Amino acid sequence: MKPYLLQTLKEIAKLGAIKNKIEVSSEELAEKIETSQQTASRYLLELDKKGFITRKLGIKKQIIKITNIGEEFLKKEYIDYQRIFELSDKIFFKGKIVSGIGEGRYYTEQNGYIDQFKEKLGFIPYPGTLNVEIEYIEKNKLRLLKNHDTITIQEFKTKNRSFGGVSCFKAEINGTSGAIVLPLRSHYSNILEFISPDFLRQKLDLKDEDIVEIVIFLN
Amino acid sequence: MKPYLLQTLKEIAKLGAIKNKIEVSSEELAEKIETSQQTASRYLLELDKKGFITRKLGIKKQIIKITNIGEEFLKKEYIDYQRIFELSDKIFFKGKIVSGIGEGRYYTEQNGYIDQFKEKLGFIPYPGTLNVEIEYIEKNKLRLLKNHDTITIQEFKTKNRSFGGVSCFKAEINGTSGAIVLPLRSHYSNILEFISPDFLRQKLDLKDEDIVEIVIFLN
DNA sequence: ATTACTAGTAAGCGAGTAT
DNA sequence: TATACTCGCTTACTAGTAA
Repeated sequence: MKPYLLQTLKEIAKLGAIKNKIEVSSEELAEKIETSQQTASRYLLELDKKGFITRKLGIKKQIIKITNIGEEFLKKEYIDYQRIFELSDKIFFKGKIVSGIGEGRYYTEQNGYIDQFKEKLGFIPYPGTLNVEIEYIEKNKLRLLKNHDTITIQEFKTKNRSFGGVSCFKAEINGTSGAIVLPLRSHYSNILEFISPDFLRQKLDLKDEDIVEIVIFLN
Repeated sequence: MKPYLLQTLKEIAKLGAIKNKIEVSSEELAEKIETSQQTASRYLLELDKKGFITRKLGIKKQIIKITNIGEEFLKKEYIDYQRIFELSDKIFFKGKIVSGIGEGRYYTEQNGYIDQFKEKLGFIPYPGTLNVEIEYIEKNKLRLLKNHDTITIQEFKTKNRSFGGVSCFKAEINGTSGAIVLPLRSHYSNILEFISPDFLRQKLDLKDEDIVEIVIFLN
């Protein structure tokens, strides 16, 4: 949706046009959005054509109501703002399922990790990690993790080699609980590794390239 | 603020740029807002020039943070959405103080009204009503009153004449409590009549033409 | 790599005005 | 009264490209 249409739709909503029909003239609306009568008229035509509002032209003014489609758009916008200002204990990501190189499985089968996962996260992960590729730009959100306490999995050694520490956050993927694991000593990558007691590819019917939503819980 | 700048600022905020500095390239941002790299670059320059963000150009990408001014703009926007979706038990008006023709005083001095005001609103109004002119278009919000229970002041008769019923809603003007009175049998006008135990023009230092905010409480 | 300038094109705007 | 069309003007857009 074009930004100016969204702003216009919001102004109409502020007048109560979600719950009630309202009566406006293009001139009055023009004043509200600080533009000309002609432009306001054009906006109303566009909003109507796109199905965001319904209109009935009277002799004077027009009777307008926001449609369900229009309301949905505004709600999405509202959720964006809620996430910006309120839900600062949650971070939302959209990402794409990708295949790792099987490393995840190797690590999640180490008893040194398993014992700590059980103790600190409360579950034994299904072997392997579900890798979710996020957009490069979204990595910025991971900075928010820095300000919060992490669940830290300590490094340990086996007779063959040593395993580094890992930092975890409780998380959900498409509504299913688990955790995100981040290597302690490395930069954030644009792959999020998700662990869970369940075999998620099966449980959630996920294939490579599928789009998923991840919520990371802080605290 | 131009709608497209606001939308851009919101996208930047969604990446966490209110709390943290974030690292973005104009190309990445362009993808987010579905435009070209050049346009994203221009938007960033505009946002910077207007003081909504600070930027530091690296060799790669740019480090961006939203300023207090930028945050305030987004918060205002957020409040708009809250009022649309959440605060459906409050209606907000901006209006302008105007002088009536002294009618308000005559009515508010009738014992038939006074007794009921005291009983149903809990106060005896200072003689007279404070008249607030709202924009014509804002009258639409008054429709929302229809869906809610009103405090009804019954009609009554004196030996000389009869006085019509009035519908009231608890309200605040610039934070001071009182009530809005609406004649029962008439169309909504674009003048809101506010009553209060206090002499509001003095208490709030109001003169004609002053802009005030009124909140009407439903329920 | 990335930013942002230039310049040509497209989209948006609003005065005038028909309806 | 209104709405909304035309049309000349302005703003916004992006391909190309310099820095």
